[in-house]
Amino acid sequence: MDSLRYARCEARSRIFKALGHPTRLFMVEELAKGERCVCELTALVGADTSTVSKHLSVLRVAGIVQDEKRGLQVYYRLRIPCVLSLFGCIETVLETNAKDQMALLHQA
Amino acid sequence: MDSLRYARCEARSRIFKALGHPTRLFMVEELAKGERCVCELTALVGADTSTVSKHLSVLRVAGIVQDEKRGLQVYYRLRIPCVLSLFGCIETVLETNAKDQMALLHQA
DNA sequence: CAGTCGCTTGGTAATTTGGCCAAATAGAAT
DNA sequence: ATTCTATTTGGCCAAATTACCAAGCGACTG
Repeated sequence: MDSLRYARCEARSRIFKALGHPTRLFMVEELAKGERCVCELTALVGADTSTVSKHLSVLRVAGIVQDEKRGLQVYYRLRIPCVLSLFGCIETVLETNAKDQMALLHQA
Repeated sequence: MDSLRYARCEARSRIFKALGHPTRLFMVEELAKGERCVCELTALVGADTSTVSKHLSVLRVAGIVQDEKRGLQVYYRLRIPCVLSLFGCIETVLETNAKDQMALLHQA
């Protein structure tokens, strides 16, 4: 793998990596419904504010969300709506996995 | 976040996590062209065989690829072709990131 | 049936991640 | 100005990830 190709893969994989945590994926789903401030997300997630803030930072650095400070709150929203379209395929993978599990059971 | 919701997010995030490594993403791209044995992928990646084998194992456990032993070789292939469709959105994110970078530069 | 080949697994060390607490910051309100 | 309030950052520690080497395993080959 030459270095250009590697760089490309690394850039892409960073996006996937950012989505590769349950809490972050949850927040992306919530943000799909509309913008939320950190305190709202903190309440929804049920973790320390600092933890939520760091997860949001990961999503922001990846370019998945953007933030805007208004008054005391910082509001986050999806920067690229198409992120949601990713979930369709993911669901297909999960369904196929489940079917295979079923098949294995019936086979036994 | 209730435990059912969390379980769902965790299941989905595992798929993203599996794609969240440059080498694994590279292999998925290669497998999109057709099945490859571990030795071919090892040559393409340019890492230790054991390293490549472990990455493939991560993809297999996630349900992204499947393997088939034929003779001495083990051939891997994509299990769900739609995985490729994920890349479209990822590219959009990267392009938007790049544009923003440009905008920042011009602004200064 | 001994040797080889392709791959996987176990061991280990270096690095990264994820969580909470505590401290710092920025802005609003009194 | 001082005091809140919402969020971010730094420190710390446990757990997970990644890479290589070495050893193991299963299936052809001579």
